[in-house]
Parts: sequence; C-alpha cells; structure tokens
Amino acid sequence: MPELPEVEVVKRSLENKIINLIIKKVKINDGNLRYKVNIKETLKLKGKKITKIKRRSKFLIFEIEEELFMLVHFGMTGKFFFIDKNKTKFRTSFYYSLDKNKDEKHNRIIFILENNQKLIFNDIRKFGFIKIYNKKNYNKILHLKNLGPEPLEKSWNYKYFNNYISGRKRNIKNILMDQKCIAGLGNIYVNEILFLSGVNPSRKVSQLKSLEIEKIVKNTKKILKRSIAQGGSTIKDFSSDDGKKGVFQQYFKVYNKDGEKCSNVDCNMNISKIVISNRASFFCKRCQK
DNA sequence: AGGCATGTTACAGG
DNA sequence: ACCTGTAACATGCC
Repeated sequence: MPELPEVEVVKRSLENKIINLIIKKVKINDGNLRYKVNIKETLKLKGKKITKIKRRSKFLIFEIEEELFMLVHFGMTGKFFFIDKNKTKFRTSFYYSLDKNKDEKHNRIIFILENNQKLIFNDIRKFGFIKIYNKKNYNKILHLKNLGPEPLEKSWNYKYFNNYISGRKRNIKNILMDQKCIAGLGNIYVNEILFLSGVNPSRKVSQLKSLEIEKIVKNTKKILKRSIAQGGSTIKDFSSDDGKKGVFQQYFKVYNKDGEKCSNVDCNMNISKIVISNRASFFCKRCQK
C-alpha cells in the first residue's frame, strides 16, 4: 500500500540492511514493468556500492557509487523482499499475495549483494518500475521535476496551498491527489485527511474557508507523521512474520469503511462511498460538510 | 463472470 | 502555453 508513509518506512527499514553493500549481480526475471528495464544501464550497477537511500514523494532513490542512482516506484503492488545471510526472508507488510508460495512468481528483479544477501523487487501488477540514471541528469527526470512540495516540509504550508488553489475550480479531493500540488498523497490518505478536517471530498476548492484550508494543511502533516510513526513502531523493520497484513489499516477511519458507523463520538451516521475522478471516496455526510 | 483495486502519465480537447 | 478529464497499463481477488 505504498503512499508516502509506507515508502518512508521501507526506506528506513532498507537503510539498516543494504547501505554500503556492493551489488554483485542483477538478475532480471521479468523486465516488462511499467517501463521496460534497461539491461545495459542495469549492468552498470554490478560491482558498485549502494551508498544512500533517499525518498521523494512515493519514489525511492538509491545512490550508487560513481555517479549512478536508481529510481524505484512501487506502483500499486510493488515491494521489496530482503533475504539475509541466513536465508531469512523479510517482507514488507503491505499488499502481497496472501499465499506466500506465490511470491516467487512475481519476483521481477533480484539484486544479489555481498554474502549472498538478496534484495528482491516483487510486483504483482507490474505498475511499478526501476530506472537507472546518471547523477548529472537528476534535474531533468520527468518523474521528479514536476512534483509539488513534500507534505512534511515547510514548503507545504497555508500560504502555498491557499495560493495554489486560488482561481482553480476543481474539488478538494482531486487537488490533493494531484502530485503537482502536493507530492506523496494517494487515495487512502486523502480520504483520511478530509475526514479529520471535516471537509466533504466534493467541495470545490474555491469555496473552502480559511479555517478549512488551515486544517487540511495541518492534518496532512499530522496523519502522515502518525502513520510513519506507527509503521515505524509496529512494522519497525521488514517483518519476517508472514501472518501480518497491512498493520496500519486498523487505523483508518473512513477508507474502505462504507456502511460502517462514523467513528466520531455522537455521530450515528454510516460512512458513505461515492466515486470522484474515477476513484473511490469515503466520507461521513454529517461530519464532512 | 464481471467489477474493482493503494498510481502515473500520455493524450485529447477546451 | 495552460488546465482538465479520461484511458491505458497487468494481475488477482471478491
């Protein structure tokens, strides 16, 4: 379930495992991902050390020594597995096949590291991708250059957001999903942010009151931070426990909760589901005006 | 069997 | 040139 918090948790977990390890070999089982894996570029990774992992929006950026970096996006179902020296397999706890024996089928790219440790890019639906770049091209990368501010940085603030929405006619749900406006939010967290802010997802941004804009900005930070902290404390690391499925899902208040009681005290309304911009939207008719 | 799914982007039309 | 909405991608689950 890779939106910003999940990607951040993966980043933190992976850092502990693979920083300063050398890529011995790259095995491409199926390079037909969102973009076809460039074999020639991928070969350049061989013998190089992974020096750093960064995150921008929902992208992971692996810095590889000698001016290379690898851009990774999980799409809908992408993920990493890590296999350590003792052949223990660590899986992130979001979206994977419930039958762990089916994992193998979707192992698309395998990075063989030192001591026979392995980093495996697994993706059921193949909407994710891996691209290799030279560092000097960093500023030209299509995927990164049009992204809006990082929600947890100061650049995401009332002034910026108020200015961005002025003169626009779109609804608030749609605009929060737009990576040019704010980078890293997806359908789940936008639903949650609007519930906490008491704003109906269909509201036109031109009709929002200052207080509501303020709430949306603050609650974005609040929900993402909380989610990262829960991911950090609950998942803490890649889990070797195969039984867990989406630990953070239990904290959702509206996503996928249609028909269930609104969680606000004194509210007896059931959560509604409608489609906005082709995406499922969950909200409480009474609490979100 | 058919509809739905956590994301991005190329493209068409205004 | 900018703004907006839609289709397409691949696979599995309900």
